[in-house]
Amino acid sequence: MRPSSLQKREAALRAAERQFLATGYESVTMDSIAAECGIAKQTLYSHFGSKRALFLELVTAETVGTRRTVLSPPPRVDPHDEPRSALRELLVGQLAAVLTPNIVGLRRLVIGELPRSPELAEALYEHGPKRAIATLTGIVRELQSAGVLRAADPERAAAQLNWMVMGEPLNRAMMLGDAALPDRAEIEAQVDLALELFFDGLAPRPAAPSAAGHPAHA
Amino acid sequence: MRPSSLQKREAALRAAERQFLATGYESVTMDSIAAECGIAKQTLYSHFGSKRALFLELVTAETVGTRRTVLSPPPRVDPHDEPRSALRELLVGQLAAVLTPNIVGLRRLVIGELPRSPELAEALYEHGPKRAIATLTGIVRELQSAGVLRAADPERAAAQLNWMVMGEPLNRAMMLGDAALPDRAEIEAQVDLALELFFDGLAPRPAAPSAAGHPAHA
DNA sequence: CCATTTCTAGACTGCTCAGTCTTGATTCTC
DNA sequence: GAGAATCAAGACTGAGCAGTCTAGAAATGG
Repeated sequence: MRPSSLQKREAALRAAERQFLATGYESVTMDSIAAECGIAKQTLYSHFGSKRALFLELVTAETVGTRRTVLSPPPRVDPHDEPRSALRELLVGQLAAVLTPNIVGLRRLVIGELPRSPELAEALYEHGPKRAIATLTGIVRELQSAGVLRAADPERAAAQLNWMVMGEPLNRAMMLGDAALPDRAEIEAQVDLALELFFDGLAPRPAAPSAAGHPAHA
Repeated sequence: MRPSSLQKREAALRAAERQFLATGYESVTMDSIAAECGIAKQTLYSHFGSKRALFLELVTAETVGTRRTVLSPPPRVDPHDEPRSALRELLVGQLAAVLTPNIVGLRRLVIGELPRSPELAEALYEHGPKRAIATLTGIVRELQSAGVLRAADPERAAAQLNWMVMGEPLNRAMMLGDAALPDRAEIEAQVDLALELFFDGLAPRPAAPSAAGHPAHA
C-alpha cells in the first residue's frame, strides 16, 4: 500500500461525511464523493467495498468518536463541595457537544435510516442519551445519599434533568435546521434554569410539607 | 368524476401513508402503492400528479390533522380548583397522542426529509411542540398570576415541563422503534413524576429561602 | 531503469423507478 | 343501451446511479 493511500482514505471519509450529513444517504452518489475529494471511484470501492459499507463505517466511527469527546473524563461530583457548579459544567459541556451541526446531522441521518439500519440508531442511543443519563444517574444517586437531593427514582430524575436541559434546543435544532442552534450564552442559561428547577424541586423537605396539597394520584 | 373515485383516492392515501411511515420516502415506489390499494398507477397520477405531491399532501394533512386531535378543546385550568389534575389530564393526553406509531413515524419521516423539504419539518414543529408549549405557557402564566407557581420565565418553564414529560419516551421511540413505545401506565407515571418535580421546584417560597445556597451563576 | 503495484479517467452494464402511453374494459349519464 | 368519461393492466421511455471493466499514467522498490 502506498503512503498516500491513507490520506486518500481520510479525504474520502471527510467528503462522504460532509455529503451524508448534509443531504442524507440516498441523495449522495459515489461519483459525487469521488469528485469532491479528487479520487477515482474505483479507489473508493477498493477502500470501502460498497456505498453501504462506507456509510456504516462512517456513522459508527462518528458515533463512538463523539462519546469519547463528550465523556472522556468520567466526572466526579463531590456532594459537599459545590455539587451544583460541577453539574453545571458537565451539562453545559454535554449540551454544547450535542448541539453541533455534526451531531445534529448525525441524529437526523440515523433517524432517517432507521427502517434500513435500526442498529445504527440503537448504537447512537446507547452512546448518546443513554450514557449521558447513566452519568447523571450516578451523580444524582451520590447527591441523594449525601442528603443534598431527594429522588425516589434517581434514574428517572436524571432523565428529567437531561431532557429539561436538552429537549427544547435539541428538538429545535433537529426540525429547524442548523440555523436554530443556540449560542454559548443561551446554552448556559438553559442549563442554569434547569438546575434551579431541579434542585428546588428535589430539595429535601425540612419538616412540614410545602403548602400545596398533593391530590388524586390514581 | 365517478363516485368510486373518492374512495380510491382515500385508499391510495391510506396505502401511501402506511408505506411512507414504515420505510421512508425514497424506498416507496408508486408501483408498490398502486399494488397495495389495488389501483392502477395511472389513477395515482391522475389524482396526485407526482410522487412528491402525493407525499406532501399526505404529510401536511397528517400534520394539521394531528393538531386537531390533540388540542381541539383549548383547555382551561382553574388555578383555584385542582390545577394539578387538569394539567395532568392535558399532559397525559398530549403524551399519549405523540407516542403513537403514526406520529413517531411522521417525525422520523419529516426529519429524514429535512434536506429536501425543510418546510415540512417547520410545519410539524409549529403544529406540534411549539403549540404544545404555547398551551402550557398560558397555563403556567395563569398559575403564576394566581400565586400557585413562581416562574420568572413562563415560556421556558413550560418548555422544561414539556420536555421533562416528553423527552425520554419520545427520544426512545424515535431511535428504538415502535416496540419502545410505553403503555398507558408508564405514560401516567411519567407525567405524575414530572408534575411533582415541576410544582415542587416552582412552589412559591414562604419567607426564608431553602437551605441550599445559590452560588456562582456567572 | 525496469517490473510491479496502485492509481486515474471514464466508458460500460444492469437495475430501479418516475412518469407516459396504449389498449381495452367498466361505469356513469341521458 | 349508446355515447362519454373514467379506470385497469401493463408495456414503454428515459434518467439516475451502484458497481465493474479497461487502458493507461504514476508512483514504488529493487
